[in-house]
Amino acid sequence: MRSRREDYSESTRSALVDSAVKLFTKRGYAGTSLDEIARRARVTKGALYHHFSGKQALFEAAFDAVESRVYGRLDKILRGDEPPWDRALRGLREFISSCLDPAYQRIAVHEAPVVMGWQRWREAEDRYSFGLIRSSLQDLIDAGEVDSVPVEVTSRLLFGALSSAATEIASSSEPEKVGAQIEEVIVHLLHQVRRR
Amino acid sequence: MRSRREDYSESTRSALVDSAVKLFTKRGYAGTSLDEIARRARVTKGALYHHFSGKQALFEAAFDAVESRVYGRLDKILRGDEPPWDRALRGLREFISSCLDPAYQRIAVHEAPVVMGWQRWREAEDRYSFGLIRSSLQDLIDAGEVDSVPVEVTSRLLFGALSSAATEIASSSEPEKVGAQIEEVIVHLLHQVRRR
DNA sequence: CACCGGCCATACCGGTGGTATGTTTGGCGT
DNA sequence: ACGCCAAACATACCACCGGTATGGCCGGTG
Repeated sequence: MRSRREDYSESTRSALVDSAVKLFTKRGYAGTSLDEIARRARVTKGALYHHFSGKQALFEAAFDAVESRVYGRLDKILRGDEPPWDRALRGLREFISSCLDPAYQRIAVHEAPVVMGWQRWREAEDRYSFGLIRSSLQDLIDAGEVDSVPVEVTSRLLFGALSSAATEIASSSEPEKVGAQIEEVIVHLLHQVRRR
Repeated sequence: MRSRREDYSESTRSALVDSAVKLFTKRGYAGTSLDEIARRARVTKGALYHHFSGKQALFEAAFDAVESRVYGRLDKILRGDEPPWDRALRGLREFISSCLDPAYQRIAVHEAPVVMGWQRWREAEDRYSFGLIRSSLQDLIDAGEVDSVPVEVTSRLLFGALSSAATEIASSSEPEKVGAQIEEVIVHLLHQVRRR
């Protein structure tokens, strides 16, 4: 049976992560102080440093939280029973849509490489969105839907393009229009490389 | 006639920018202190704050310095008298090669959007590398070399893809190989969209 | 019921960005 | 040649923040 203590501990921990996600999203990593994160979680820095080894560790926890949400949605789509090509297209739309989330955009796309260091960020992304993009591309190749291309670098190109495109959408004055344009360009490109 | 005083002032200013570029490249924005930047330029923080309004302003000066170098090389190629298609290809190679510069990569590609804010970074990039990519694409369309696509978003996709690809190259254990692969994928894609 | 250890609060330190103020120095009018 | 003024720095200091050390509280356990 789960102890009362564990409930409390877990509760304050998740409160800290929630608070961190919100503040990091609004003011960025450098712009938010640990005191304020702790204050909004109604604890003090002491509690924070009991659960996390420091500011970076707390950021990574926030990163994981944000990435997990996106991963869950993407994984559900990509594991469906539709044909690979349709799954990929739906996954593409879902990823673009996920990138519109301010938290995902600022924390996972923009600040994570700087805060965590590019190496560590890359390793983490392998387990999340990027890993899904790569395996999807691999599936398409295995299914004979697209030409055989270097999977690793092509995935990087796709990931970079989509991330920056998503930022473009989110900060546009007419997100729907720009989003549709981007989807059009990508789909157009995909059809070009699709085997006929 | 240029006064002696102006020489001194400009000299210390450029010394500060040089020092900033090197340190920001090596340890990142948050990891370098103004005292150390000033120390390496053999001045004190007083001089620094006389020439720049603060840390951000100094970073933007470093950003401009790094971007200008790349812009100069790219502009030279893209204004050549070869056919538009060849110029674009050479420009592509030069851009990838420029991205291998650690200073350009860390300062202009990775940290600038975070430090300057995405909005301001985007406006700045319009005057540098991204502006060139967009106008090159426009030229290709005007020359009838490629299909008419939404220039703005397609340029963003290209820019994002190339930037992240360049990072991939630079941190690879065999940069030449990965670089060749990326060039291959891009050129392959470009040929797909090229009008026949 | 006592006591142990995880959970958290409080107090404090070092370093950093920023500011306020003092000091030097080169140009320039007279 | 002299003196003054403003630009170009240097110095001293403050506020804030990340991190650490220490102490207290309280639920679990024997």
